[in-house]
Amino acid sequence: MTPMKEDYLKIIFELGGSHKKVSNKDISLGLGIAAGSVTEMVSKLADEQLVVHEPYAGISLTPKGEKYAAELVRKHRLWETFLVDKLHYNFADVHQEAEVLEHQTSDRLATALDNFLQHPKACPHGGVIPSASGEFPEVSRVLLADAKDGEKVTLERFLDNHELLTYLEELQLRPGDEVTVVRHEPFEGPLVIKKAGADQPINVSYKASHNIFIRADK
Amino acid sequence: MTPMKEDYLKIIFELGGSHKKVSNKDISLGLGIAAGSVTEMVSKLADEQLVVHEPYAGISLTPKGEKYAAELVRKHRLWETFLVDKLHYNFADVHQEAEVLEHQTSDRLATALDNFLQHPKACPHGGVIPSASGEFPEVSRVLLADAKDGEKVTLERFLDNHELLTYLEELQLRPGDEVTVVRHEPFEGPLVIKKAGADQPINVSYKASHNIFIRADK
DNA sequence: CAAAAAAATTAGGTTAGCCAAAGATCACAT
DNA sequence: ATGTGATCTTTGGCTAACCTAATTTTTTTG
Ligand SMILES: [Mn+2]
Ligand SMILES: [Mn+2]
Ligand SMILES: [Mn+2]
Ligand SMILES: [Mn+2]
Repeated sequence: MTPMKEDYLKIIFELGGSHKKVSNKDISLGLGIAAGSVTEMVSKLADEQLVVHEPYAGISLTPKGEKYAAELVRKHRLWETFLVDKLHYNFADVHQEAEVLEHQTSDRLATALDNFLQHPKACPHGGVIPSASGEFPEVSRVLLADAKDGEKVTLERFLDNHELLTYLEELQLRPGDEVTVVRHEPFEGPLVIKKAGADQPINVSYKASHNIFIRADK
Repeated sequence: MTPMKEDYLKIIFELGGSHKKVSNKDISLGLGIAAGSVTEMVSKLADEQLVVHEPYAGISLTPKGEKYAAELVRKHRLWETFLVDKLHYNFADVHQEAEVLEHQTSDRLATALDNFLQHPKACPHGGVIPSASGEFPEVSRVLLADAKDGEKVTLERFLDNHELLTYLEELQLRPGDEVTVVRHEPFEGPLVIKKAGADQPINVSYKASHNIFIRADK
């Protein structure tokens, strides 16, 4: 298994390949690789029983491919956690480093890292860390953008994009923060929220509010 | 710069390419790559001004190549130190992991690791860790095998070979240990030494004694 | 010093991935 | 139901590394 094949599996996983068909185009866009190259690689992954490919219909992970992808996500997120917790990286900068380290991480190393970090549940952006055996719980797919005015919610996960994370770091927002939605300004204006305990409201851009997943507080 | 090119530079460095010419054969043996392939890669490295190659005469590093190689050795040894000190690997097992991690280590990551480890001077096998700018001090080239009977010496560095290191771990020998040479048994028999403070002598195989470098105690 | 052995280089061929462009298929709006 | 644009696959070609085998150069040895 090569690093590139691993990245294909991982993006298929991230695009929902465990429960639905993923398009060639989305993979092509996600990896920045020409569509023709994607078709070629996908057919190799299909030969290895890691994905199922119905030409012109879409691509999904086999159980084997899903397990492999989840283990990669685990390694990726363990590294991100290490970099933030131990090496004091800021959380916008860890993705790039983890993106390459993940491919050079033996199962033994992953286990040792997990112990060292005391079994973290989630990465710095709130992404759940799959178990060593490749299991992962369901995650929220509710967007902050879709919360109602007045609702009190917990920020669960930020999409792993450098610009977004830099922006959120400036706004001093973190996964786990409890916030109250004040109002949605019209015409794709910002979402105004208030952090629990704070007096100043925070403007979250329309676009950012569509890249943050939340959990409704009980 | 690809991982393979990096490994070429590193082995040339380790074979003495900073101060002498290295043979095609030694590189071929060291990397387990066919001699013809070595010639081909060396000529690419020469194009990039990283090595000087005189056909049929040998290969040596340019200042630029030496700096690059030293930075790789630094990254390699920082990882080895991390694995032993923080993740509790035994010192025979770290080389393999470091061999791949070294190629995915940004300068920023190396600096962060170095801080986290509190600026270690040497790796777990006693190899000096070059500075961030690629400087490295002279190292001992005196073999334990060449110490005189009765001499008191410090074990400085073990060659990084899994079998050797496993063997030395069993003998409970570590870089930094002070030992007295008792006698050289004839016909390639073991070297008998005694650790400072211990009563039992230790037999070190003839072969092992040729893979350990020492510093004479003052 | 010449023949044999060893080492290095050159030549020809393979594989993994990538791309651009051409051709096939699909989806949807008239 | 058909035409058009979007998407997907196929084709042909490229580069980086690797290999084996043949050839050339250097070194060693009788
Ligand atoms: Mn990430
Ligand atoms: Mn990756
Ligand atoms: Mn090593
Ligand atoms: Mn390496």
